Amino acid sequence: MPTGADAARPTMRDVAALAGVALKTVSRVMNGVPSVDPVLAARVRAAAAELAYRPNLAANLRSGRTNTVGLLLEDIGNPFSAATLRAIEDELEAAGILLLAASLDEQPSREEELTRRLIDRRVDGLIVVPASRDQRYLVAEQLRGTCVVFLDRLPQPLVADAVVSDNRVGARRGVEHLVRHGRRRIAYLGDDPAIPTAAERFRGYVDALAGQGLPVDPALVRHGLRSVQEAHRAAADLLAGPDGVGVDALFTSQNLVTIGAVGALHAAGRHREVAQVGFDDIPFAEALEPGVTVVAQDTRMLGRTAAERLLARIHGDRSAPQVFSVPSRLLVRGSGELPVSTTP
Amino acid sequence: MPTGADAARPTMRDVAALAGVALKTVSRVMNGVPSVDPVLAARVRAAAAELAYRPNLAANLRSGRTNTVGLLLEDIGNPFSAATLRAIEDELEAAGILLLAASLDEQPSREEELTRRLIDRRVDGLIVVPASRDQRYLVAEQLRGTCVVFLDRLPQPLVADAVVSDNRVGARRGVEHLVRHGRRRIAYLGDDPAIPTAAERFRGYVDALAGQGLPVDPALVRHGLRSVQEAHRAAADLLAGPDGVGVDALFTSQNLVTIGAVGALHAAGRHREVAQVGFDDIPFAEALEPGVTVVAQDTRMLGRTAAERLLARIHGDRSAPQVFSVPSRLLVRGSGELPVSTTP
DNA sequence: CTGAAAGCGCTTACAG
DNA sequence: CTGAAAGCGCTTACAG
Repeated sequence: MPTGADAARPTMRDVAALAGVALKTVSRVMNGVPSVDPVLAARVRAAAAELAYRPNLAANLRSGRTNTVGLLLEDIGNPFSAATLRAIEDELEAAGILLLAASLDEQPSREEELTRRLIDRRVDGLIVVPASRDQRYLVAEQLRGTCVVFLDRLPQPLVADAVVSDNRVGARRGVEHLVRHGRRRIAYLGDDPAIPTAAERFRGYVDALAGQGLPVDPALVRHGLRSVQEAHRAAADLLAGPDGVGVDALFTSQNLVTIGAVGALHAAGRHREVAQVGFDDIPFAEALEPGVTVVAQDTRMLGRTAAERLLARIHGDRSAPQVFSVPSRLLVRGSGELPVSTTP
Repeated sequence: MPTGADAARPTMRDVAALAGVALKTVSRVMNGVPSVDPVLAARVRAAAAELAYRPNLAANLRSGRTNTVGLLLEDIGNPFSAATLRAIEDELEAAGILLLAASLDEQPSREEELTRRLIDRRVDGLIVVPASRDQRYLVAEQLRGTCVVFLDRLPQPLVADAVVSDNRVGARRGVEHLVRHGRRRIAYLGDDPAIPTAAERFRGYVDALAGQGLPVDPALVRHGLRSVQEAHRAAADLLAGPDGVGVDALFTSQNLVTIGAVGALHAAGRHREVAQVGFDDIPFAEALEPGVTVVAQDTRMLGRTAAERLLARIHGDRSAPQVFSVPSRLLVRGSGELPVSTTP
């Protein structure tokens, strides 16, 4: 006799036997095929209820579809990733698709590894925020019909759909906003420029300064900030710099960097004097004093667009791949519009 | 000729044919069975490489396992859910398990619906932050061996493993902290008390006041706050109350409520006068002025414990279900320790 | 309208 | 060490 508490899970075959019909009839009833004799259908339903039968969705090897989409994000625990995940979830919900999600933590090897694992599970498609700079490993899979949409960053030599924010234009707008409010010594604090979005935002910073006839002072540029702590230290360092450096504003090009810099400004007591505009919205930006002005990415739109695109591909759209640019928005909250002090 | 770009996905059968061996031999090689003749194994590997063969992990109907765990959270976009998801992901990573995650948005019907969908996909187990107050629909599934661990809230009439924070004790500690710093008119702002964790935290608030011989004034209690906006309004309302009410501190029992109340305190300019302690940590709590003192849930530990428990169950642990209480921690940052003004 | 057969891509169980 | 058979739980394709 069985030792476990496991009652066997009934199959269609068991339901068929109990109802006294063929397995195929059970299949028809479960799938709502209308042409089944109502009497038989009722018997099948009764039998299914009695056995508490549940179909095994994983057993449908022939359809080729799993109603699952794989989602590879930077870090599910980070607010930007979480918001994006949520937007994608909502969009795929209606299609009855569930999300298999994982974090890459900016590790290129994890990207390929997890992509393979997801494909081996035969997800219907993938949405990937790439961590590596080369997605060629996907070419063969694309030819086999695996649908992939890239999010937040462009795939590198690969041709595929991608949904990205207008990083360069948005960054430019943020920096121009600072200039318009009288700032001239605007520092740039950002992530590793090897990350394409970081590079684009830096270009936007340079564009803005160039457009206003302002020099790009290397002493005011800090790349490679990978955490709140590093950003805090870099900002503190800039603020403590020799008088000649005279930073009067910070442009922080990513959410963690913005958070670190806000902390440094407050710690130094200069948050009402040195202006700041960040790229990426941050939680709580409005509750701070001053509120943190940011160029916000439209995470809902990014997620929705990527999900829509992927669904279209899954449903057979074979049109040429496109890049979709989602506009960012400047959210004015105070830190970018501080009055310029007129001390000698 | 085929119209699509879809190159057929090769199967073990194709590899076997190309290598001139039986399908079973390919299976052995792919699974690393050591007893295969090295010459044959090499031939199989060459054939697999030539065809770019990838095993179909979804095809293993006989194992009964899918190496997938279902995760039902309140809202994946909310920082608490996201942090928990991340902790669970990290813990299951090593076991080669991927997460199928979805948000319930506190809708009881979604809980049962999504639970069924996940079970129909034969996930190896489920981690659920329940939205409903009755999990009896799971009894039959438990008997069939579906492993379920509840997180953050206890399952209701059901007996199952659960991992929860020490809500009542933690809330009590937070309120006692306010009393110890001279506060006497401490308001409670919280979520719907129908949510068990909210109810527990309210009990902790009552415990603390009772333990200090302080009355619970209904005029200072606001239940049912479901968003940042509602919390902001409720806090603003309390702060604007008649002088007799004289709130001197806020205990906010959930992250969104804390965020809303912080906003209201700042908006009213009373953030240096009215003390606050929140339950749940919030992003950026340290960057605010004053820093927000909170009773923080240990999301990493909550997630890890739930994942460990589930893995043990999946691996056959049949011991009696337990409730695991994860200690919360008081993080002192300023808002709870404001000096009491000595104005007449 | 109903059902027996073959098949999805693998594995388990069993011969050679 | 290797392989032909049967099976996992369903569906597709085809007869009746």
